[in-house]
Amino acid sequence: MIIAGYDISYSKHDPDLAVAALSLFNDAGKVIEEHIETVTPGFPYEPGKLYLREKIGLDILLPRVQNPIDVLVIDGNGTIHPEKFGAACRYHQLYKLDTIGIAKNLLSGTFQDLAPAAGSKSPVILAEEHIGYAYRAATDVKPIFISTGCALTQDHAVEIVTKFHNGFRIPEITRRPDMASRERLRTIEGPVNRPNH
DNA sequence: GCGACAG
DNA sequence: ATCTTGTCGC
Repeated sequence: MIIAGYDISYSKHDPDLAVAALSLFNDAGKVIEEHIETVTPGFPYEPGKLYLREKIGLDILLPRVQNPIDVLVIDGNGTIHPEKFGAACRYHQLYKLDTIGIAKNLLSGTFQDLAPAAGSKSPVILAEEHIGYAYRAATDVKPIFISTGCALTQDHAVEIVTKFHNGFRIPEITRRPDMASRERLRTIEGPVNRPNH
């Protein structure tokens, strides 16, 4: 079972510069492939249209993948969305892959407080429907929000993310591509000029 | 109808 | 998302 994590980092200085990263992990939790590329957003971020802004990177990186991806995990939401159709659901249709969304902020719905222990979770409800989970990936950190990209069950989505615990708030599946893209962006934006002392 | 809205 | 060094705490 190969799980892929995707994320993209944006330049503050150049609105047309961003770096996308796609990291593939195997069952042992090891990175077996990692693809990084600079991309051009082309338009600003618009609430509700996150999938459009981040899809450019997937269009470029997915074709480079050598191993078959079983599940794609992205930054953002799946069913935790006003119309229960966030970016992860969009990608599920576009790329015909099972997907999962992990968001750092709640976009839609409500949830009850959850225990402070790592692994605790609480259902996110919207109009009586269970659209995802508020999930604590590490002890005493703020929860993240996990939802399916419309193919997997909410519980299966959480079960998969759980395998990527790393002691931080953000599970490794998404943290890895996040850091990789950020680091690449740093290098291409040039060495930081340190103040003269 | 209006406003709010993941990154 | 990004802006930002040191600093407080385990």
